[in-house]
Amino acid sequence: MDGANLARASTRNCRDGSIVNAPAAQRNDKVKMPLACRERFRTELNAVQYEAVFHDSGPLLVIAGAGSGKTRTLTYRAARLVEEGVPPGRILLLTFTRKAADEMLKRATLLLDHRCRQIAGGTFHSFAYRVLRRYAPQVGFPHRFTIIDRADAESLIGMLAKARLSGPRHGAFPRKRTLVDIFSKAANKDLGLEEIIDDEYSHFRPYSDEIRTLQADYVAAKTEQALMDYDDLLIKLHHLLESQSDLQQQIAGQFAHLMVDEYQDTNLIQARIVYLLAHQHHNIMVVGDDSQSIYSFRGANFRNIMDFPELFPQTRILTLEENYRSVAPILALTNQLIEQAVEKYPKHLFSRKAIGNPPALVHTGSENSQSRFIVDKIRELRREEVPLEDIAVLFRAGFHAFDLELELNREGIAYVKYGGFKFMEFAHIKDVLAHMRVLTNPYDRLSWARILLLIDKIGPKTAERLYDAIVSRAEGLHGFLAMEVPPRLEGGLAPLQELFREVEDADQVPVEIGERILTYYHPLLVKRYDDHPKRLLHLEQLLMMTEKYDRLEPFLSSVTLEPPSVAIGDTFGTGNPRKDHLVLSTVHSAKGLEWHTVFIIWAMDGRFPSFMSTEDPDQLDEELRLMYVAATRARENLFFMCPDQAYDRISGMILSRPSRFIDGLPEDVLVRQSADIW
DNA sequence: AACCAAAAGTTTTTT
DNA sequence: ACTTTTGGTT
Repeated sequence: MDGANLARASTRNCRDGSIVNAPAAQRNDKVKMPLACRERFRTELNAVQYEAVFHDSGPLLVIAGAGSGKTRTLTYRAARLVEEGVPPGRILLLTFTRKAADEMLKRATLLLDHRCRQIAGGTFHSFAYRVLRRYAPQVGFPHRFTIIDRADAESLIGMLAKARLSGPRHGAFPRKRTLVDIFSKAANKDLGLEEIIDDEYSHFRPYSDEIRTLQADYVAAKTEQALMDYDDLLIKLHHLLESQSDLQQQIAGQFAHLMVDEYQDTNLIQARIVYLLAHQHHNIMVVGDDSQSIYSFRGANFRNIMDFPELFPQTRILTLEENYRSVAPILALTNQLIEQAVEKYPKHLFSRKAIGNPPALVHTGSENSQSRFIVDKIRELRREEVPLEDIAVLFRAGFHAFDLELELNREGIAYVKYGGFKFMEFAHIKDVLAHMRVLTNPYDRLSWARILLLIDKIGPKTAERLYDAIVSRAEGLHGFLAMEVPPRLEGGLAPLQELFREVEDADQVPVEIGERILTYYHPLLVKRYDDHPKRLLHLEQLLMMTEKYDRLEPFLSSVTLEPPSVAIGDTFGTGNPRKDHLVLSTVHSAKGLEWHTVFIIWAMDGRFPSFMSTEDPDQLDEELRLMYVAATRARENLFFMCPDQAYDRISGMILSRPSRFIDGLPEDVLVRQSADIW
């Protein structure tokens, strides 16, 4: 019986018990969990999981190997705390993705009852947003600030760079994309620009003055326009907690228990936030696996998990080593895989599922024969009644799957792709969102620029003048509506003024506003993009997403904080996903999930590990952990796919060796196959 | 100053 | 292959 079934079975058990039927109000005083339910938990958890779930108070660190029931442990513990009388609203569960939080609360609810829905859960970023929306003025922001995503940050920096660095640019100045990377790293690691540039971008050292100026411009622009990027959410929250001890007491005091999932992927700021929230009561449980730390490019530091006991003295450490997911032959491989890591906590996972197929390394001819092999194998698995959604193809980078996607389309095999391009990054989506944004935050120059540049005869200069006119009146949207329009621009601007006049009334729901914006925007869409019918479908999808909201602002922030991932076909992450589909995913997006059969494509040296990382031992270690995460997703079958050769345009190199991480593994752990269909 | 066409440079991973 | 930058024309 797998984890999900166990959870379901125990739900029934607990529901039938008398505990659950007692009204919640009677149990506000702290009582010990009734023996019967406690015994039931004991049969459903292994010894170490049980220890963690019934750990009373004080700091707890759970090192949870892949597939060892990490989610289960957190879920049971949350349910147990609620059962023993901790008000659910006083439990804070921080996770890495919204999906993970929802899943855990759902499972806890099944395990116990609806009270678990009240547990405060979400990502660090969404938690920060919730706090800051209330206390933004304390950090110099208005209540209604706008959250910007990476693409927004890039265009803002692009605009600033253009204004600041006029004249011919001497070729090697960093692109805005790189500038965002640099600023973000500095923020997440709390280091100065110089250190980041010296460490990772030493070739830009001659420009460090200009870069620093731009960073200051960027910070100033965000403040002026009431914009916060992802990093700001964390930094401002941290600042708030650190500088105002009364607020810290108030916010931290709301939560009696703090639980953090995926602790290995937190960065320095997040670790400090955790400390500030928990250092008074020390009721802090963090769960993670140093071997699965795969976000250092984003400033995550897996040493956080190792330093945790120093931060919280008298931390109890528990290690989960029994793997419930994979058959023993797969575990034999993954154990040997992670053995190659230079730096790690020693642990050895074991499985009781002794019988199973050994993993295979499949050599194929061309890239297309790699795709064909997968299609054939999927047909075979379907004949064995393996559901399509229990099969996944994983890859290092989104574009690695292009050929496979073509082949799947040809063969009529339904699939969903996670990772890679994001719905929210489409230009037409951003266009429509910009119109919504200025309604909640009229100082958002970035969005104004986007809106105005869509209009005929308005270029960068005119847009800037118009924006200055709007802001200088300090009347927000009314400034724009009351503005006198030069005759030359009247044709273009009048319809926009008309639009905003109609939608500024407060009592319209987002979907009505959206429909009105779309009516205005559609002609511009048609003029701009020759594939407008497809894009219009996306926009209608966006309108459907607004239906759940009765105010614009929560819609805008949630769509930025939890962007839906693109699914092929007619479903985007938020809708109800079709059941019968193959899963294609980047390894990063596959974290925490599992499948009956897993294919890892392009397990080729230079692609995986990507050879941008082969120089630096730390980065190489991270690639190895990434391969480890990919391989540990499989329950029954694991295939590494390696085409004969591929040329890499950037380096001009011809790649032909299998990934260095698996090439040296002995035959009894990794079976070599050749699958040239031709 | 806006718009368009040709040329050049770039590529992970995500809240 | 795809965006971003450039140069020239209206």
